[in-house]
Amino acid sequence: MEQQVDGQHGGVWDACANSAVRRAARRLGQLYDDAIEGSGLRATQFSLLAQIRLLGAPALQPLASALAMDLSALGHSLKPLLRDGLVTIEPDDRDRRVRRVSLTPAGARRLEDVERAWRAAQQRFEALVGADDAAALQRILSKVASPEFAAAFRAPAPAEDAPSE
Amino acid sequence: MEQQVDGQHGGVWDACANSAVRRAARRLGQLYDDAIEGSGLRATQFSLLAQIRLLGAPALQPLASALAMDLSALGHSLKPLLRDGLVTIEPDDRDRRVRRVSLTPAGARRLEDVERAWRAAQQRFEALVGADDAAALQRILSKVASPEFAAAFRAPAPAEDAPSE
DNA sequence: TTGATTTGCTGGCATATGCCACTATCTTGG
DNA sequence: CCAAGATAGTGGCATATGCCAGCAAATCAA
Repeated sequence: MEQQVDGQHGGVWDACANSAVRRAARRLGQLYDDAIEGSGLRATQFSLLAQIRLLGAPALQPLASALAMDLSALGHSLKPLLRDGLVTIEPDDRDRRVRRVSLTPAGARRLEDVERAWRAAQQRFEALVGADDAAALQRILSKVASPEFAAAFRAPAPAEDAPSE
Repeated sequence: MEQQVDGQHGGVWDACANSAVRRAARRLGQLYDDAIEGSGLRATQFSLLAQIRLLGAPALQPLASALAMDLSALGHSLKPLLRDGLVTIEPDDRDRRVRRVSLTPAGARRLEDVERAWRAAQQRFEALVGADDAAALQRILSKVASPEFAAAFRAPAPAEDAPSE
């Protein structure tokens, strides 16, 4: 029954990768936010802290790249975390343009705490979508989010003979 | 080489479905926005207009549900489109609480124009990720974004015998 | 060395999203 | 019909993101 999704305009809704990914992102945001509710962190902030921990004390630019995020967007997103004392930003000694982000002890602690709730949510996710689909999703999204994908997407249709020059 | 992603904290980055989907969403947002650049629409607005056209003249709540979006978020997102005269909101005759959104002639025209650029981007996307993966992605994301998935995710671990009661 | 260019960030403005409180309507049980 | 509860939206506040215009530091060219 579902709303005649096939008149003559169904193509956009059921084919647009961007729409589909964003829709899923909104849904997962709700679910994961609920899962770690009360921890004082949003799911997005959790991801951000985890990435910072993973990279050590990254400069903003590399961190933004790792997250496929705009530099200034990253800067904005860090503000609540700075305000709450979960991360610090300090200038690099060698290059004074560079500012490095790192977890404070409180940030590291918070991250570990929330990680338990996250793990439960993640297991719930995998159980529901199935191990195979979960793995496939990771693989495909990882490909899509990669810088190589972006470069290829933007490339002006590489000629099959001499793309150089 | 890629940044030792396997120390002892790699689990979050390479397993979190929410992080992965959001990262991909940011990337695709950039790519699709670029693809329809100059049309006067963002990719998100394009999706929104397409969904409105698909549903006819939906009330806000059903439209929000179809997009897995919060009702108030939808309201906010509609404002720029209202301001630019691409959609109108009018009260329902039967139920005066209900307000229905519909495309204006300008909105319908704009949508059709942008659709060409969108189609090119979508084809580019499918060519790059491959038809199989593109289909798998749609299928999995569609499952994840469904209301059933959310309900199951939130369900308090359904007992295998008598979930009723 | 010094001006031109590049690189790394910050800030301002705008959209994208979500939660909560509140208002306006329906709906329903008395 | 009226009060209680459910439903549909709006507005305020906060985070999430992105673009663009600076600003500062490093690098390069002459």
